[in-house]
Amino acid sequence: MKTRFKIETPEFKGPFDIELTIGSGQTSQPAWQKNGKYFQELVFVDNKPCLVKIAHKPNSDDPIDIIAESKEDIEKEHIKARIMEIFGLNDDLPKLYDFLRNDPNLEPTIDFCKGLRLFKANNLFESVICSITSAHNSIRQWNKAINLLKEKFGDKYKFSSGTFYSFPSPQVLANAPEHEFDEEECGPELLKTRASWKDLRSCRVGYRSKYIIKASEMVQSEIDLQKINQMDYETAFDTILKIPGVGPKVGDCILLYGYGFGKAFPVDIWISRIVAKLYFDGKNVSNPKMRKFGIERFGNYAGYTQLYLFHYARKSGLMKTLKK
DNA sequence: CGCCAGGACTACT
DNA sequence: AGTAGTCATGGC
Repeated sequence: MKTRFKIETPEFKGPFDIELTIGSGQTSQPAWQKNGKYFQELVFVDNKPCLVKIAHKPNSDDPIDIIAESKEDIEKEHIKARIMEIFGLNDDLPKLYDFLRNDPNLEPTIDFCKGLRLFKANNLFESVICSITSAHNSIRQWNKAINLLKEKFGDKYKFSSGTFYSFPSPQVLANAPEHEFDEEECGPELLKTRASWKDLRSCRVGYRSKYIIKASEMVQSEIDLQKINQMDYETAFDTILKIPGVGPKVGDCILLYGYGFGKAFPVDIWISRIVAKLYFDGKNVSNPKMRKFGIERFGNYAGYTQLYLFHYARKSGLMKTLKK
């Protein structure tokens, strides 16, 4: 079936900039593929594969334009609900902006990030592996690596506008070879020509391949990702940190983008720099203290505050001066 | 060549 | 509880 429908502006509150949201480097899932004015990706609705195309004139009153394509019939309302969830369209941005305006340090981020929303994960496991792979990696390289993982280990789905791959299951990644062939065995030339070998290292995840395998094993046994949904934030944090490759920053990313814990405040190098400048007079503050500060000061808006500060710090040019 | 990328882990005090 | 060294890989 192929359906086309719209999400009208009264159905979501405040501005929406889809290109900014998709391209802001949120580690829930790679950026959606751009095709003309549409962004497109394979999404699972009611466990059925569905190609979603979405377009919207940034920060306008125009409705959001959506085309959905699937073999099996899927209820339109279910597709809409998934899209609303993935792009944070249930979040009340005017209310967030009222909150940000209350703090002179945060007020400048509003105009700069207008329409930026949380970009939520397609599934919990994907958010775990995506966030693990993002650690000590560039956003570009991280995007490439995840797309390689999907191509080599995911399931293939063909649609009229292209071929897409699902994110691989924990079973598949747990059994993926780490490095079937290395340079010592077959030499650099053969390694190049055989770039499609199905091992994790060929996905360019580097030393994180060990974490990916162990994490995939763990979510099949001792850790039930679904169960974390019902935990309070701090218990969820302690639980997710048991997964190898998941430290405080990655854990908070999973809790924010995967589970939607609004309190999560991922502290990375950029947040550390800008929060130190804005709230600690430029002094060095440890990451745990920084995290505690964010949670206590920003409460349920901590996640969005972090998102806005992160984007502001990176793109405004403000940080060049103090990037010692 | 060296340095950095939305850090985590290990091995130390 | 806090602190250096190390970890693949690619871009600049």
